[in-house]
Amino acid sequence: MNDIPASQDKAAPRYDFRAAEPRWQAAWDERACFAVPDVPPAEAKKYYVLEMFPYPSGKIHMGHVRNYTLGDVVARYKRARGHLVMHPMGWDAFGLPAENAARERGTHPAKWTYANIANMREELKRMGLSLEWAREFATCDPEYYGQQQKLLLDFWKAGLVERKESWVNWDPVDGTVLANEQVIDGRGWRSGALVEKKKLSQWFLAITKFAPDLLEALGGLDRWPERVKLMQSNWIGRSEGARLKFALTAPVDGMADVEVFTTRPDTLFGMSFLAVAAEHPIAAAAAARDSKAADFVAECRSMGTSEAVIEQAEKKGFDTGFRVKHPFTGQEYPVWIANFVLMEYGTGAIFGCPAHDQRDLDFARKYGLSVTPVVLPKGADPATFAVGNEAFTDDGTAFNSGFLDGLDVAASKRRAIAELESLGAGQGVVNWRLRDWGVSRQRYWGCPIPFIHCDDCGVQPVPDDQLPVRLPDDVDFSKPGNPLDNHPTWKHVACPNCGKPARRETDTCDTFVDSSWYFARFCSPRAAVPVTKAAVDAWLPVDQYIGGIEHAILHLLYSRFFSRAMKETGHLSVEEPFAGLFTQGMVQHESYKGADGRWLYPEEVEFSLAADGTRSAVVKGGNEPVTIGRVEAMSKSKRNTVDPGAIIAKYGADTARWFILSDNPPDRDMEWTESGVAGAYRFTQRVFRMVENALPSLPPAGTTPEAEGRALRRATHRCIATVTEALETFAFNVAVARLYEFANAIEAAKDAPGGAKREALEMLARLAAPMMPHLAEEAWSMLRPGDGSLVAQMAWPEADPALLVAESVTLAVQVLGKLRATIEVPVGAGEEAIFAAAEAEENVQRAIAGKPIRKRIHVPGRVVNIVV
RNA sequence: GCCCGCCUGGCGGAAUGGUAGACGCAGCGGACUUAAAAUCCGCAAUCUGCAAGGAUGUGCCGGUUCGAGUCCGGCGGCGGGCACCA
Repeated sequence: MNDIPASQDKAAPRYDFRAAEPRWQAAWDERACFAVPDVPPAEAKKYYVLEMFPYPSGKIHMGHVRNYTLGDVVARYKRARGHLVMHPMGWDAFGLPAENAARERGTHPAKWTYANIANMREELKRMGLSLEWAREFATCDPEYYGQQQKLLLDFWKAGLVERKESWVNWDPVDGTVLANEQVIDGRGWRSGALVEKKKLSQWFLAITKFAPDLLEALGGLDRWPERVKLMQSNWIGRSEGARLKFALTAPVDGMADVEVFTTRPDTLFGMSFLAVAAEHPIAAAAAARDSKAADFVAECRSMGTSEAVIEQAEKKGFDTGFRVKHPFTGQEYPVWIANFVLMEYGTGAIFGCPAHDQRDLDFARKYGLSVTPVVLPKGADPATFAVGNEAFTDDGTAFNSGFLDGLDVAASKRRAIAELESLGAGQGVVNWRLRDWGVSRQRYWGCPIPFIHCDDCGVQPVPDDQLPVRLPDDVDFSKPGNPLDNHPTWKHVACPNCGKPARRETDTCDTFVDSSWYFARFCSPRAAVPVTKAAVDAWLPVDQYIGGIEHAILHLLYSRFFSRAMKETGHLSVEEPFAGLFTQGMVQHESYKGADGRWLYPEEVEFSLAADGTRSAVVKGGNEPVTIGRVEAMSKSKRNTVDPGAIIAKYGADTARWFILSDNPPDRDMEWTESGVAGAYRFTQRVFRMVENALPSLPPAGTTPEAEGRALRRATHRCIATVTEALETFAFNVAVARLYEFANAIEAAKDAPGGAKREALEMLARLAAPMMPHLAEEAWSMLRPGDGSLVAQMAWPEADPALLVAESVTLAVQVLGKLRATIEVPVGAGEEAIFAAAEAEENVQRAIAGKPIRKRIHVPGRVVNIVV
């Protein structure tokens, strides 16, 4: 199937989506179907549906189509269920790509961004989403980021904003801070220079103050996916352990000891070394004394700041020559610098027990350090137990461990901590993996952080009446470094406290800050304060939030922090921003490569099918062979993208929506296929034709369905029940399948009386409406001409329970768990009668083969199992 | 490397521990047509058998159960995240 024939076969009715879709979109607009007040009436059942807002890259992609279709189904369904539904849309508009565009094409980030927004808004409007566009904003609007600055100042007053030093990726050639994605194999993406770690003084939000609450409150999020909660829980990373000090045998630069954190104080007797991070003061001291140590520290520094890179790097170390004393035995151990010890976690120093930690073991084997097992697996012989290349990390019994011998791991930990405490060498502590949130970015296209640096008065907040701190329009991207810092005048400002010349903060916010409270701003998007209390109290929390699984940790955790911080500063009453969360899978497509290995767009490729079923492909209009590659996430670099704009223009929004919902469960990755879209298109035409063809034979609207139409009516009401259940559980692909079945059933019921048929067709339109809203309106308007009602404003249909009860059921009959027959029995048949019927089956007799029956199992409505 | 998922026909998938493969896509056969498209009817997990039927089958290995796609343990493959991409 290639193109949709526009005008063939005049005799067959054809649904003209090109005319119908804009017409129904206009009808919804005119009646303001999707508008809600900032403060809903007290009796209203509010429901806030939100999809993660898009980054305005220029065009919508299939991931957006999927995300917003899913949200729209929920919004339309909940509206029909009588809720007052808020469903807004906006733009996550700050970020790196706008600056890249400015550098590459000389377009100003604002101009580029707003042009992209204008284009994407039109594309989204063509999807027929039930959005309330009056609430739209972009995070780069000064009205938005100005309110964000107010929030930051409130957070600052509440002690939630701090300045600390932290490490960044530094490109020494470009003189810029690099994002992790801009570091490729340890080098800057533009300059190719080896990246260094550099320490900068930066702004932080004190998310760690909420760590215990962020963890505990996960338990109350009963409409969040378990895996997301688990990932957040692991990220926050509460662990119980001990902090303890190892005394240096001789002081180093005034340091008398090295403090480590461990979750395994029970393995202290198995220690073989102590290791510190390359950023640790001990490492600095070693580097100052020994050029080889300095080289090693420099090597670690060139690894960048990404944890993934650090942990995957080959484990390397350097023996500083310093030595520490064991707190229990007084024995001495070497102090190493190790590239796998993270300065940000614990104290930046560990003690190594190779027998019971895999990384320590790898390290010890590499450098020939001792490996002493101190936890004995159950049933192992202490005389012969040895650790090979696999550390033993399970529970067991302490041995080789002095006063800990004989204890299990948990008891041994407690005993070791007690001993450390009584010696004054350490104490039991709770440690968190979660770090404070560094929000400083040395970039132009972000929300300016509203502080002023004065040499006399220190850091001063920008006074409220000087907000928003606007980005300057005239910026120069040709010089290296932060354009705000380079700007000739922008940063020069009088100190608000003493009036002397001072400097504006030139760091801007991490864009995650922008997206951490937009859900609240939507409730009163034009307010002259960050949020109006009445609006957020009425609408929050978001009842259903929908977005990609890639945001499972950072964005969602930051938003949860923000709502807590906004509560503490009096802006919100809720702690949790999102009561319900649904995470969708990615949209994927086959990828294609030409003979020379270049990536090809799907529309450049022509396919053919061989007799044996193998597909092959050539470049369109020629015979250059094409390699059909893997199905993988759509990406520009692999050119395996499909432009939703083109699909909607060709097939219509309903087709695109229907296909994207039908293909697979929404939380799984889906594959976009052209043939699947064509199938969805055929179904839209089929529904239209069914209604069109039936119209002459239908009785007037409101006719009571006839008793003799019972079979079709049962199908109708079963469809209402099953589609409703599927929509409630996000099983949209199942809802689609039920509607296909129902359409098949209607067509099969050719002889059904008119009233039953009318009911069936009306329900088909109404049940499909959340998924293909335009066609539903079109069909409804044909079935109810002159009625003037919109499906978008109608209540959801209710199934008649009397039509749902079955009269008989089919039971599977198994012998020894293997299916041998099926029997049809009346509902409520007695168990003895059922067994008799089952055993009467010829096939069942053959399987029993005269053996004595040991047991009969009957699961009503399901199965009979005969055990012989 | 660490954390978290996923894996069912040619393909996407369905299936409260109870008839595996609903529904769709692709395919095949037929009707209609001068022909094609569109549409309609039918077939279809694999192997075996004329058929009735039988055997096998939900990534792999093992376990629990009358019964496992589903629960448990181990392994493999693929994907998401790892704090400056959004």
